Amino acid sequence: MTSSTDPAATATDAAASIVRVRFPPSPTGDPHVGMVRSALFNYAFARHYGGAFVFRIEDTDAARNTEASYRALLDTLRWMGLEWDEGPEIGGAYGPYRQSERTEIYADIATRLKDAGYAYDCYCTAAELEAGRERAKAEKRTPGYEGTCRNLTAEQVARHQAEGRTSVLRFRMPDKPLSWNDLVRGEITFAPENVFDYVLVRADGSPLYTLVNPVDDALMRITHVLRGEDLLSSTPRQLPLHEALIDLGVAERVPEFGHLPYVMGEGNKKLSKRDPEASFSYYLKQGFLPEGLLNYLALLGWSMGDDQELFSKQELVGAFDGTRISVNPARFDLKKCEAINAVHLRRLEPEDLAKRILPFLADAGLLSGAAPEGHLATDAEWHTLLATIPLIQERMVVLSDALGMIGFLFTPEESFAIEPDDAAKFLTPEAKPVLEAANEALSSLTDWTTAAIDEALRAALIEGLGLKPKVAFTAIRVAVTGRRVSPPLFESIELLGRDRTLARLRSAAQTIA
RNA sequence: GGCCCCAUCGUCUAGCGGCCUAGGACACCGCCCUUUCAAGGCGGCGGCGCGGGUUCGAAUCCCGUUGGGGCUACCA
Repeated sequence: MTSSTDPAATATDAAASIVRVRFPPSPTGDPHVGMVRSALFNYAFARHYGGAFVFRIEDTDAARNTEASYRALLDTLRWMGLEWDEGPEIGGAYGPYRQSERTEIYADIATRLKDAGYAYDCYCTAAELEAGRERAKAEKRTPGYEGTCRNLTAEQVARHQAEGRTSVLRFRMPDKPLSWNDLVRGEITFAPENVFDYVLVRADGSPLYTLVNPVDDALMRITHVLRGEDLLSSTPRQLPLHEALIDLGVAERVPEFGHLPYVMGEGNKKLSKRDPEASFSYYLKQGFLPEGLLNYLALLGWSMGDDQELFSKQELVGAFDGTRISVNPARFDLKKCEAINAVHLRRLEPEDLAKRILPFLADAGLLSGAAPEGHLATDAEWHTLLATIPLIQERMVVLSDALGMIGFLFTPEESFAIEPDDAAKFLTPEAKPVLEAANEALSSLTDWTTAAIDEALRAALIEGLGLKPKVAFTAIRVAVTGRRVSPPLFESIELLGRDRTLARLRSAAQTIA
Protein backbone atom coordinates (compact mmCIF):
# COMPACT_ATOMS: atom_id res chain seq x y z
CA MET A 1 0.00 0.00 0.00
CA THR A 2 1.28 3.43 -0.77
CA SER A 3 1.24 6.41 1.46
CA SER A 4 -1.89 7.68 -0.26
CA THR A 5 -3.88 5.06 1.58
CA ASP A 6 -3.87 4.94 5.30
CA PRO A 7 -2.75 1.44 6.21
CA ALA A 8 -4.16 1.68 9.68
CA ALA A 9 -7.56 2.71 8.42
CA THR A 10 -7.57 -0.02 5.82
CA ALA A 11 -6.54 -2.58 8.37
CA THR A 12 -9.29 -1.49 10.67
CA ASP A 13 -11.85 -1.60 7.89
CA ALA A 14 -10.74 -5.06 6.93
CA ALA A 15 -10.96 -6.29 10.48
CA ALA A 16 -14.32 -4.69 11.06
CA SER A 17 -15.99 -6.43 8.15
CA ILE A 18 -15.54 -10.02 7.23
CA VAL A 19 -12.73 -10.28 4.77
CA ARG A 20 -13.46 -12.55 1.85
CA VAL A 21 -10.82 -12.99 -0.82
CA ARG A 22 -10.54 -15.38 -3.69
CA PHE A 23 -8.09 -17.21 -5.90
CA PRO A 24 -9.67 -17.74 -9.34
CA PRO A 25 -7.30 -19.51 -11.73
CA SER A 26 -8.15 -20.90 -15.11
CA PRO A 27 -7.30 -24.57 -15.44
CA THR A 28 -5.10 -24.23 -18.49
CA GLY A 29 -1.63 -25.69 -18.52
CA ASP A 30 0.76 -26.25 -15.63
CA PRO A 31 0.30 -24.18 -12.51
CA HIS A 32 2.61 -21.21 -12.66
CA VAL A 33 4.68 -19.73 -9.83
CA GLY A 34 3.15 -16.29 -10.36
CA MET A 35 -0.23 -17.86 -9.89
CA VAL A 36 0.84 -19.57 -6.69
CA ARG A 37 2.31 -16.35 -5.37
CA SER A 38 -1.03 -14.71 -5.98
CA ALA A 39 -2.83 -17.49 -4.14
CA LEU A 40 -0.38 -17.17 -1.27
CA PHE A 41 -0.95 -13.43 -0.85
CA ASN A 42 -4.70 -13.90 -0.83
CA TYR A 43 -4.44 -16.78 1.59
CA ALA A 44 -2.19 -14.85 3.97
CA PHE A 45 -4.46 -11.80 3.80
CA ALA A 46 -7.55 -13.86 4.58
CA ARG A 47 -5.91 -15.69 7.46
CA HIS A 48 -4.44 -12.52 8.89
CA TYR A 49 -7.89 -10.98 9.24
CA GLY A 50 -9.66 -14.19 10.11
CA GLY A 51 -11.54 -14.03 6.82
CA ALA A 52 -12.39 -16.56 4.14
CA PHE A 53 -10.16 -17.79 1.34
CA VAL A 54 -12.35 -18.77 -1.59
CA PHE A 55 -11.02 -20.99 -4.36
CA ARG A 56 -12.92 -20.61 -7.62
CA ILE A 57 -12.24 -22.26 -10.95
CA GLU A 58 -12.66 -20.01 -13.97
CA ASP A 59 -13.27 -22.59 -16.62
CA THR A 60 -15.48 -20.70 -19.02
CA ASP A 61 -13.11 -21.21 -21.93
CA ALA A 62 -13.97 -24.82 -22.66
CA ALA A 63 -11.49 -25.01 -25.51
CA ARG A 64 -8.48 -24.39 -23.31
CA ASN A 65 -9.41 -26.03 -20.03
CA THR A 66 -8.11 -29.43 -19.05
CA GLU A 67 -9.00 -31.79 -16.25
CA ALA A 68 -5.29 -32.43 -15.65
CA SER A 69 -4.70 -28.75 -15.06
CA TYR A 70 -7.68 -28.59 -12.72
CA ARG A 71 -6.27 -31.45 -10.65
CA ALA A 72 -2.81 -29.90 -10.66
CA LEU A 73 -4.26 -26.67 -9.30
CA LEU A 74 -5.87 -28.44 -6.37
CA ASP A 75 -2.76 -30.49 -5.71
CA THR A 76 -0.58 -27.41 -5.78
CA LEU A 77 -2.61 -25.48 -3.24
CA ARG A 78 -2.78 -28.51 -0.98
CA TRP A 79 0.94 -29.15 -1.28
CA MET A 80 1.64 -25.53 -0.39
CA GLY A 81 -0.66 -25.81 2.60
CA LEU A 82 -3.02 -23.12 1.34
CA GLU A 83 -6.23 -24.74 2.49
CA TRP A 84 -9.32 -23.06 1.13
CA ASP A 85 -12.49 -22.36 3.09
CA GLU A 86 -14.82 -22.60 0.13
CA GLY A 87 -14.22 -24.12 -3.25
CA PRO A 88 -13.91 -27.31 -5.25
CA GLU A 89 -14.47 -30.58 -3.40
CA ILE A 90 -15.51 -28.89 -0.17
CA GLY A 91 -18.25 -26.57 -1.42
CA GLY A 92 -19.47 -23.61 0.59
CA ALA A 93 -22.37 -21.24 0.96
CA TYR A 94 -21.87 -19.57 -2.40
CA GLY A 95 -21.25 -22.55 -4.67
CA PRO A 96 -20.84 -24.09 -7.04
CA TYR A 97 -17.23 -22.94 -7.38
CA ARG A 98 -16.55 -24.09 -10.90
CA GLN A 99 -17.86 -21.56 -13.35
CA SER A 100 -18.74 -24.24 -15.85
CA GLU A 101 -21.44 -25.26 -13.37
CA ARG A 102 -22.88 -21.77 -13.08
CA THR A 103 -24.00 -21.02 -16.61
CA GLU A 104 -27.68 -20.43 -15.71
CA ILE A 105 -26.62 -17.82 -13.17
CA TYR A 106 -24.70 -15.90 -15.81
CA ALA A 107 -27.46 -16.19 -18.37
CA ASP A 108 -29.93 -14.78 -15.88
CA ILE A 109 -27.73 -11.86 -14.93
CA ALA A 110 -26.92 -11.11 -18.57
CA THR A 111 -30.62 -10.85 -19.28
CA ARG A 112 -31.21 -8.58 -16.34
CA LEU A 113 -28.33 -6.32 -17.33
CA LYS A 114 -29.76 -6.04 -20.80
CA ASP A 115 -33.32 -5.43 -19.59
CA ALA A 116 -32.13 -2.67 -17.30
CA GLY A 117 -30.23 -1.00 -20.12
CA TYR A 118 -26.75 -1.70 -18.75
CA ALA A 119 -25.93 -3.86 -21.75
CA TYR A 120 -27.00 -4.08 -25.36
CA ASP A 121 -26.75 -6.33 -28.38
CA CYS A 122 -23.95 -5.57 -30.80
CA TYR A 123 -24.14 -6.82 -34.36
CA CYS A 124 -20.75 -5.63 -35.60
CA THR A 125 -18.65 -8.15 -37.46
CA ALA A 126 -15.06 -8.96 -36.62
CA ALA A 127 -13.95 -7.20 -39.79
CA GLU A 128 -15.86 -4.03 -38.92
CA LEU A 129 -14.40 -4.00 -35.43
CA GLU A 130 -10.91 -4.52 -36.77
CA ALA A 131 -11.34 -1.71 -39.28
CA GLY A 132 -12.42 0.61 -36.48
CA ARG A 133 -9.34 -0.23 -34.43
CA GLU A 134 -7.05 0.38 -37.38
CA ARG A 135 -8.69 3.71 -38.03
CA ALA A 136 -8.19 4.76 -34.41
CA LYS A 137 -4.53 3.79 -34.48
CA ALA A 138 -4.00 5.75 -37.67
CA GLU A 139 -5.57 8.78 -36.03
CA LYS A 140 -3.52 8.24 -32.84
CA ARG A 141 -6.58 7.62 -30.76
CA THR A 142 -7.01 4.79 -28.31
CA PRO A 143 -8.30 1.85 -30.32
CA GLY A 144 -11.52 0.36 -29.08
CA TYR A 145 -15.17 -0.23 -29.73
CA GLU A 146 -16.76 2.86 -31.19
CA GLY A 147 -20.30 2.42 -29.95
CA THR A 148 -21.82 1.61 -33.33
CA CYS A 149 -24.63 -0.52 -31.90
CA ARG A 150 -25.22 1.42 -28.72
CA ASN A 151 -28.55 2.86 -29.75
CA LEU A 152 -29.89 0.75 -32.58
CA THR A 153 -33.46 1.35 -33.71
CA ALA A 154 -35.87 -1.55 -34.12
CA GLU A 155 -35.50 -1.21 -37.90
CA GLN A 156 -31.73 -1.42 -37.75
CA VAL A 157 -31.89 -4.51 -35.55
CA ALA A 158 -34.36 -6.11 -37.93
CA ARG A 159 -32.10 -5.38 -40.88
CA HIS A 160 -29.05 -6.85 -39.15
CA GLN A 161 -30.96 -9.97 -38.27
CA ALA A 162 -32.30 -10.27 -41.78
CA GLU A 163 -28.70 -10.18 -43.01
CA GLY A 164 -28.05 -13.13 -40.78
CA ARG A 165 -25.74 -11.25 -38.43
CA THR A 166 -25.28 -12.64 -34.95
CA SER A 167 -24.93 -10.49 -31.87
CA VAL A 168 -22.86 -10.34 -28.73
CA LEU A 169 -23.88 -8.64 -25.51
CA ARG A 170 -21.92 -5.52 -24.70
CA PHE A 171 -21.67 -3.57 -21.48
CA ARG A 172 -22.53 0.12 -21.81
CA MET A 173 -19.71 2.10 -20.16
CA PRO A 174 -20.77 5.31 -18.43
CA ASP A 175 -19.25 8.57 -19.61
CA LYS A 176 -17.36 9.46 -16.44
CA PRO A 177 -13.84 9.10 -15.06
CA LEU A 178 -13.17 5.68 -13.61
CA SER A 179 -11.08 5.64 -10.50
CA TRP A 180 -10.40 3.54 -7.48
CA ASN A 181 -8.04 3.56 -4.57
CA ASP A 182 -5.79 0.63 -5.28
CA LEU A 183 -4.71 -1.25 -2.16
CA VAL A 184 -1.19 -1.47 -3.54
CA ARG A 185 -0.82 1.59 -5.76
CA GLY A 186 -3.11 4.25 -4.42
CA GLU A 187 -5.41 6.37 -6.55
CA ILE A 188 -5.70 5.28 -10.19
CA THR A 189 -7.92 6.97 -12.75
CA PHE A 190 -8.83 6.15 -16.34
CA ALA A 191 -10.52 8.67 -18.61
CA PRO A 192 -13.80 7.42 -20.12
CA GLU A 193 -12.59 7.95 -23.69
CA ASN A 194 -10.00 5.24 -23.11
CA VAL A 195 -12.29 2.57 -21.77
CA PHE A 196 -14.80 1.11 -24.19
CA ASP A 197 -18.00 -0.88 -24.21
CA TYR A 198 -16.89 -4.48 -23.92
CA VAL A 199 -18.29 -7.91 -24.65
CA LEU A 200 -19.95 -9.83 -21.81
CA VAL A 201 -21.52 -12.71 -23.72
CA ARG A 202 -20.37 -14.40 -26.92
CA ALA A 203 -22.58 -14.76 -29.96
CA ASP A 204 -23.14 -18.39 -29.02
CA GLY A 205 -24.52 -17.29 -25.67
CA SER A 206 -21.55 -18.36 -23.56
CA PRO A 207 -20.37 -15.84 -20.97
CA LEU A 208 -16.89 -14.33 -20.94
CA TYR A 209 -14.44 -13.65 -18.15
CA THR A 210 -15.51 -10.01 -18.33
CA LEU A 211 -18.94 -10.94 -17.02
CA VAL A 212 -18.30 -14.02 -15.01
CA ASN A 213 -15.42 -12.76 -12.89
CA PRO A 214 -17.13 -9.65 -11.47
CA VAL A 215 -20.46 -11.43 -11.15
CA ASP A 216 -18.96 -14.20 -9.06
CA ASP A 217 -16.99 -11.76 -6.97
CA ALA A 218 -20.27 -10.01 -6.26
CA LEU A 219 -22.27 -13.17 -5.65
CA MET A 220 -19.57 -14.70 -3.50
CA ARG A 221 -19.38 -11.50 -1.48
CA ILE A 222 -15.72 -10.95 -2.18
CA THR A 223 -14.46 -7.91 -0.28
CA HIS A 224 -10.88 -7.63 -1.54
CA VAL A 225 -9.53 -8.49 -4.95
CA LEU A 226 -5.76 -9.05 -4.85
CA ARG A 227 -4.64 -10.00 -8.31
CA GLY A 228 -1.81 -9.60 -10.78
CA GLU A 229 -0.98 -6.28 -12.35
CA ASP A 230 -1.92 -7.70 -15.75
CA LEU A 231 -5.54 -7.30 -14.69
CA LEU A 232 -5.12 -3.69 -13.66
CA SER A 233 -6.41 -2.38 -16.95
CA SER A 234 -9.55 -4.46 -16.70
CA THR A 235 -10.47 -2.85 -13.40
CA PRO A 236 -11.97 0.37 -14.86
CA ARG A 237 -14.35 -1.78 -16.91
CA GLN A 238 -15.39 -3.80 -13.89
CA LEU A 239 -16.17 -0.88 -11.63
CA PRO A 240 -19.37 0.23 -13.39
CA LEU A 241 -20.42 -3.39 -13.83
CA HIS A 242 -20.24 -3.83 -10.07
CA GLU A 243 -22.31 -0.70 -9.65
CA ALA A 244 -24.87 -2.06 -12.09
CA LEU A 245 -24.96 -5.30 -10.12
CA ILE A 246 -25.61 -3.35 -6.94
CA ASP A 247 -28.45 -1.55 -8.70
CA LEU A 248 -29.90 -4.90 -9.75
CA GLY A 249 -29.67 -6.16 -6.18
CA VAL A 250 -27.07 -8.77 -7.09
CA ALA A 251 -24.09 -7.17 -5.37
CA GLU A 252 -23.76 -5.48 -2.01
CA ARG A 253 -20.74 -3.33 -2.67
CA VAL A 254 -17.81 -2.77 -4.95
CA PRO A 255 -14.82 -4.75 -3.70
CA GLU A 256 -11.46 -3.16 -2.93
CA PHE A 257 -8.83 -3.81 -5.57
CA GLY A 258 -5.12 -4.32 -5.15
CA HIS A 259 -2.79 -5.14 -8.00
CA LEU A 260 0.27 -7.21 -7.25
CA PRO A 261 3.53 -6.60 -9.08
CA TYR A 262 4.63 -8.97 -11.81
CA VAL A 263 6.93 -11.88 -11.29
CA MET A 264 9.61 -11.53 -13.93
CA GLY A 265 11.83 -14.17 -15.44
CA GLU A 266 15.10 -14.05 -17.30
CA GLY A 267 15.64 -11.03 -19.45
CA ASN A 268 13.04 -8.62 -18.30
CA LYS A 269 9.83 -10.22 -19.30
CA LYS A 270 7.00 -11.64 -17.33
CA LEU A 271 7.96 -15.10 -16.16
CA SER A 272 6.55 -17.09 -19.02
CA LYS A 273 5.51 -20.67 -19.35
CA ARG A 274 8.62 -21.29 -21.39
CA ASP A 275 10.91 -20.61 -18.43
CA PRO A 276 11.52 -23.97 -16.75
CA GLU A 277 11.42 -22.41 -13.31
CA ALA A 278 8.02 -20.88 -14.03
CA SER A 279 6.27 -24.19 -13.91
CA PHE A 280 5.36 -25.37 -10.46
CA SER A 281 6.08 -29.00 -11.24
CA TYR A 282 9.77 -28.11 -11.48
CA TYR A 283 9.87 -27.48 -7.72
CA LEU A 284 8.14 -30.72 -6.95
CA LYS A 285 10.63 -32.66 -9.02
CA GLN A 286 13.64 -30.93 -7.53
CA GLY A 287 12.34 -31.55 -4.06
CA PHE A 288 11.78 -28.05 -2.79
CA LEU A 289 10.02 -27.82 0.56
CA PRO A 290 6.62 -26.17 0.80
CA GLU A 291 8.08 -24.18 3.70
CA GLY A 292 10.91 -22.88 1.56
CA LEU A 293 8.91 -22.11 -1.53
CA LEU A 294 6.25 -20.37 0.49
CA ASN A 295 8.87 -18.24 2.19
CA TYR A 296 10.55 -17.29 -1.06
CA LEU A 297 7.34 -16.61 -2.95
CA ALA A 298 6.16 -14.33 -0.17
CA LEU A 299 9.31 -12.27 -0.69
CA LEU A 300 8.40 -11.68 -4.32
CA GLY A 301 6.69 -8.35 -3.92
CA TRP A 302 6.37 -8.20 -0.18
CA SER A 303 8.65 -7.81 2.81
CA MET A 304 8.28 -7.88 6.57
CA GLY A 305 9.87 -4.49 6.88
CA ASP A 306 12.60 -5.27 9.34
CA ASP A 307 15.50 -7.32 8.07
CA GLN A 308 13.75 -10.64 8.64
CA GLU A 309 13.65 -12.71 5.48
CA LEU A 310 13.17 -16.15 6.91
CA PHE A 311 9.78 -17.01 8.27
CA SER A 312 7.16 -19.70 8.60
CA LYS A 313 3.65 -19.69 7.22
CA GLN A 314 2.36 -18.71 10.66
CA GLU A 315 4.74 -15.78 10.87
CA LEU A 316 3.75 -14.70 7.38
CA VAL A 317 0.08 -14.79 8.28
CA GLY A 318 0.79 -12.83 11.42
CA ALA A 319 2.55 -10.09 9.51
CA PHE A 320 0.61 -9.99 6.25
CA ASP A 321 -1.89 -7.19 6.70
CA GLY A 322 -1.96 -6.02 3.09
CA THR A 323 0.40 -3.13 3.63
CA ARG A 324 4.01 -3.42 2.47
CA ILE A 325 3.13 -4.99 -0.85
CA SER A 326 5.63 -3.67 -3.37
CA VAL A 327 4.65 -1.81 -6.51
CA ASN A 328 7.77 -2.96 -8.32
CA PRO A 329 8.01 -6.04 -10.48
CA ALA A 330 10.12 -8.77 -8.87
CA ARG A 331 12.60 -10.90 -10.72
CA PHE A 332 12.43 -14.57 -9.83
CA ASP A 333 15.88 -15.59 -8.55
CA LEU A 334 16.30 -19.34 -8.45
CA LYS A 335 19.56 -19.04 -6.49
CA LYS A 336 17.86 -17.17 -3.70
CA CYS A 337 14.91 -19.50 -3.77
CA GLU A 338 17.33 -22.38 -3.28
CA ALA A 339 19.20 -20.61 -0.51
CA ILE A 340 16.00 -20.03 1.41
CA ASN A 341 14.88 -23.58 0.82
CA ALA A 342 18.21 -24.82 2.14
CA VAL A 343 17.73 -22.93 5.39
CA HIS A 344 14.30 -24.46 5.91
CA LEU A 345 15.65 -27.86 5.04
CA ARG A 346 18.35 -27.57 7.70
CA ARG A 347 15.76 -26.66 10.28
CA LEU A 348 13.82 -29.87 9.76
CA GLU A 349 13.85 -32.58 12.40
CA PRO A 350 16.10 -35.38 11.13
CA GLU A 351 13.30 -37.91 11.06
CA ASP A 352 11.05 -35.49 9.19
CA LEU A 353 13.76 -34.89 6.62
CA ALA A 354 14.28 -38.63 6.20
CA LYS A 355 10.57 -39.12 5.57
CA ARG A 356 10.64 -36.49 2.88
CA ILE A 357 13.70 -37.97 1.20
CA LEU A 358 12.22 -41.46 1.10
CA PRO A 359 9.94 -40.96 -1.92
CA PHE A 360 12.88 -39.62 -3.90
CA LEU A 361 14.93 -42.71 -3.12
CA ALA A 362 12.00 -44.88 -4.09
CA ASP A 363 11.44 -43.05 -7.37
CA ALA A 364 15.10 -43.39 -8.21
CA GLY A 365 14.80 -47.15 -7.74
CA LEU A 366 17.32 -47.20 -4.91
CA LEU A 367 15.13 -49.07 -2.46
CA SER A 368 14.82 -52.85 -2.56
CA GLY A 369 11.07 -52.84 -2.89
CA ALA A 370 10.98 -55.48 -0.19
CA ALA A 371 9.25 -53.14 2.24
CA PRO A 372 6.09 -54.28 3.98
CA GLU A 373 2.74 -53.12 2.65
CA GLY A 374 2.21 -49.41 3.11
CA HIS A 375 5.91 -48.62 3.51
CA LEU A 376 8.46 -47.48 0.99
CA ALA A 377 11.49 -48.84 2.80
CA THR A 378 12.43 -51.86 4.88
CA ASP A 379 13.44 -51.28 8.48
CA ALA A 380 17.08 -51.67 7.54
CA GLU A 381 16.81 -49.17 4.73
CA TRP A 382 14.99 -46.73 6.95
CA HIS A 383 17.64 -46.97 9.64
CA THR A 384 20.41 -46.48 7.15
CA LEU A 385 18.66 -43.43 5.82
CA LEU A 386 18.15 -42.02 9.30
CA ALA A 387 21.83 -42.50 10.05
CA THR A 388 22.83 -40.52 6.98
CA ILE A 389 20.77 -37.46 7.87
CA PRO A 390 23.38 -35.84 10.12
CA LEU A 391 25.90 -36.27 7.31
CA ILE A 392 23.84 -34.72 4.53
CA GLN A 393 21.38 -32.29 6.05
CA GLU A 394 23.65 -29.28 5.93
CA ARG A 395 24.90 -30.19 2.47
CA MET A 396 21.50 -30.36 0.82
CA VAL A 397 19.57 -27.62 -0.90
CA VAL A 398 16.67 -29.63 -2.27
CA LEU A 399 15.50 -33.15 -1.45
CA SER A 400 16.69 -34.66 -4.71
CA ASP A 401 20.26 -33.74 -3.71
CA ALA A 402 20.17 -36.70 -1.34
CA LEU A 403 20.25 -39.11 -4.25
CA GLY A 404 23.76 -38.20 -5.32
CA MET A 405 25.00 -38.02 -1.76
CA ILE A 406 23.81 -41.28 -0.29
CA GLY A 407 22.98 -43.35 -3.34
CA PHE A 408 26.19 -45.36 -2.86
CA LEU A 409 24.81 -46.77 0.40
CA PHE A 410 21.70 -48.07 -1.30
CA THR A 411 23.33 -49.42 -4.43
CA PRO A 412 23.90 -53.21 -4.47
CA GLU A 413 27.49 -54.25 -5.18
CA GLU A 414 26.64 -55.76 -8.54
CA SER A 415 25.35 -52.46 -9.85
CA PHE A 416 27.77 -50.17 -8.03
CA ALA A 417 29.67 -48.03 -10.51
CA ILE A 418 32.26 -45.29 -10.17
CA GLU A 419 31.81 -42.01 -12.00
CA PRO A 420 33.97 -42.45 -15.11
CA ASP A 421 35.49 -38.99 -14.90
CA ASP A 422 36.40 -39.37 -11.26
CA ALA A 423 37.80 -42.87 -11.86
CA ALA A 424 40.00 -41.62 -14.68
CA LYS A 425 41.29 -38.76 -12.62
CA PHE A 426 41.79 -40.37 -9.24
CA LEU A 427 42.08 -44.14 -9.69
CA THR A 428 45.49 -43.86 -11.24
CA PRO A 429 48.39 -46.33 -10.90
CA GLU A 430 49.65 -44.30 -7.95
CA ALA A 431 46.35 -44.91 -6.21
CA LYS A 432 46.63 -48.66 -6.36
CA PRO A 433 48.97 -49.10 -3.35
CA VAL A 434 46.80 -46.65 -1.43
CA LEU A 435 43.69 -48.75 -1.96
CA GLU A 436 45.56 -51.92 -1.11
CA ALA A 437 46.94 -50.43 2.08
CA ALA A 438 43.52 -49.22 3.05
CA ASN A 439 42.09 -52.64 2.39
CA GLU A 440 44.67 -54.23 4.59
CA ALA A 441 44.30 -51.73 7.39
CA LEU A 442 40.55 -52.09 7.47
CA SER A 443 40.45 -55.88 7.16
CA SER A 444 42.17 -56.31 10.46
CA LEU A 445 40.16 -53.63 12.21
CA THR A 446 38.21 -55.07 15.12
CA ASP A 447 36.23 -51.99 16.06
CA TRP A 448 34.19 -50.81 13.03
CA THR A 449 33.52 -47.26 14.13
CA THR A 450 34.18 -43.88 12.59
CA ALA A 451 36.91 -43.12 15.12
CA ALA A 452 38.66 -46.44 14.64
CA ILE A 453 38.43 -46.22 10.86
CA ASP A 454 39.81 -42.72 10.98
CA GLU A 455 42.71 -43.82 13.14
CA ALA A 456 43.53 -46.94 11.13
CA LEU A 457 43.47 -45.18 7.79
CA ARG A 458 45.60 -42.30 9.00
CA ALA A 459 48.13 -44.69 10.47
CA ALA A 460 48.35 -46.74 7.31
CA LEU A 461 48.27 -43.99 4.71
CA ILE A 462 49.40 -40.70 6.18
CA GLU A 463 52.04 -42.06 8.49
CA GLY A 464 52.65 -45.40 6.74
CA LEU A 465 52.83 -44.26 3.13
CA GLY A 466 53.61 -40.64 3.90
CA LEU A 467 50.74 -39.32 1.79
CA LYS A 468 48.92 -36.06 2.06
CA PRO A 469 45.45 -36.58 3.52
CA LYS A 470 43.82 -35.06 0.48
CA VAL A 471 45.54 -37.45 -1.90
CA ALA A 472 45.02 -40.55 0.19
CA PHE A 473 41.43 -39.97 1.15
CA THR A 474 40.28 -38.83 -2.26
CA ALA A 475 41.32 -42.13 -3.81
CA ILE A 476 39.48 -44.04 -1.12
CA ARG A 477 36.47 -41.80 -1.37
CA VAL A 478 36.17 -42.41 -5.09
CA ALA A 479 36.61 -46.15 -4.67
CA VAL A 480 34.07 -46.44 -1.88
CA THR A 481 31.41 -43.87 -2.72
CA GLY A 482 31.88 -43.76 -6.47
CA ARG A 483 32.57 -40.06 -6.61
CA ARG A 484 34.99 -37.33 -5.71
CA VAL A 485 32.43 -35.50 -3.60
CA SER A 486 30.66 -37.37 -0.85
CA PRO A 487 29.53 -37.13 2.74
CA PRO A 488 32.34 -37.35 5.32
CA LEU A 489 34.46 -40.37 4.47
CA PHE A 490 34.91 -42.27 7.74
CA GLU A 491 31.25 -41.98 8.64
CA SER A 492 30.37 -43.17 5.17
CA ILE A 493 32.63 -46.17 5.51
CA GLU A 494 31.15 -47.05 8.86
CA LEU A 495 27.64 -46.94 7.40
CA LEU A 496 28.64 -48.92 4.33
CA GLY A 497 29.94 -51.73 6.52
CA ARG A 498 33.11 -53.77 6.43
CA ASP A 499 32.19 -56.26 3.73
CA ARG A 500 30.98 -53.78 1.19
CA THR A 501 33.80 -51.34 1.89
CA LEU A 502 36.47 -53.96 1.44
CA ALA A 503 34.79 -55.30 -1.66
CA ARG A 504 34.76 -51.85 -3.23
CA LEU A 505 38.37 -51.14 -2.31
CA ARG A 506 39.47 -54.44 -3.88
CA SER A 507 37.30 -53.99 -6.91
CA ALA A 508 38.65 -50.50 -7.51
CA ALA A 509 42.23 -51.67 -7.08
CA GLN A 510 41.65 -54.38 -9.65
CA THR A 511 40.46 -51.92 -12.27
CA ILE A 512 43.85 -50.23 -12.08
CA ALA A 513 46.30 -51.91 -14.42
C1' G B 1 0.25 4.18 -32.08
C1' G B 2 -2.99 4.85 -27.53
C1' C B 3 -3.76 3.99 -22.36
C1' C B 4 -1.84 2.38 -17.68
C1' C B 5 1.92 0.86 -14.14
C1' C B 6 6.95 1.14 -12.49
C1' A B 7 12.26 3.23 -11.41
C1' U B 8 17.65 2.20 -4.53
C1' C B 9 23.79 -2.61 -5.19
C1' G B 10 23.91 -8.10 -10.59
C1' U B 11 18.94 -9.87 -8.01
C1' C B 12 15.05 -9.26 -3.95
C1' U B 13 14.54 -5.36 -0.81
C1' A B 14 14.92 -1.59 3.91
C1' G B 15 14.28 3.55 3.54
C1' C B 16 8.05 7.00 3.89
C1' G B 17 12.68 15.14 4.58
C1' G B 18 17.61 15.42 8.72
C1' C B 19 19.14 8.78 12.34
C1' C B 20 22.08 7.52 5.04
C1' U B 21 29.77 8.93 4.05
C1' A B 22 22.15 4.37 2.04
C1' G B 23 21.02 -1.09 5.96
C1' G B 24 19.96 -6.54 5.11
C1' A B 25 19.61 -11.05 2.13
C1' C B 26 21.05 -13.94 -2.27
C1' A B 27 24.91 -14.10 -5.83
C1' C B 28 30.09 -13.08 -6.56
C1' C B 29 35.43 -12.55 -4.71
C1' G B 30 39.17 -13.27 -0.84
C1' C B 31 40.78 -15.41 3.96
C1' C B 32 39.94 -18.94 8.17
C1' C B 33 38.25 -23.96 9.35
C1' U B 34 39.03 -28.67 6.63
C1' U B 35 39.87 -35.88 4.15
C1' U B 36 36.04 -33.96 -0.62
C1' C B 37 31.69 -31.05 -0.82
C1' A B 38 28.88 -28.25 2.16
C1' A B 39 27.88 -25.62 6.63
C1' G B 40 30.04 -21.92 9.76
C1' G B 41 33.27 -17.46 10.89
C1' C B 42 35.72 -12.93 9.10
C1' G B 43 36.42 -9.44 5.25
C1' G B 44 35.51 -7.35 0.28
C1' C B 45 33.12 -5.76 -4.37
C1' G B 46 28.63 -3.20 -5.56
C1' G B 47 23.27 1.06 -5.91
C1' C B 48 19.56 6.03 -5.11
C1' G B 49 18.75 6.63 -14.24
C1' C B 50 18.98 11.97 -15.79
C1' G B 51 17.41 17.28 -15.49
C1' G B 52 14.83 20.91 -13.10
C1' G B 53 12.30 22.64 -8.92
C1' U B 54 10.30 22.89 -3.32
C1' U B 55 13.24 23.12 1.33
C1' C B 56 17.99 25.39 5.98
C1' G B 57 18.24 20.14 4.34
C1' A B 58 15.87 15.17 -0.68
C1' A B 59 16.99 8.32 -2.01
C1' U B 60 12.64 10.31 0.26
C1' C B 61 7.93 15.72 -2.08
C1' C B 62 6.57 18.09 -7.21
C1' C B 63 7.38 18.56 -12.61
C1' G B 64 9.78 16.97 -16.82
C1' U B 65 12.77 13.50 -19.32
C1' U B 66 14.80 8.83 -20.28
C1' G B 67 14.35 3.79 -19.57
C1' G B 68 11.64 -0.80 -18.43
C1' G B 69 7.01 -3.43 -18.28
C1' G B 70 1.81 -4.42 -19.12
C1' C B 71 -2.79 -3.91 -21.61
C1' U B 72 -4.95 -2.80 -26.17
C1' A B 73 -9.86 -10.40 -28.18
C1' C B 74 -16.54 -13.03 -29.05
C1' C B 75 -8.50 -15.56 -23.82
C1' A B 76 -8.34 -15.32 -18.69
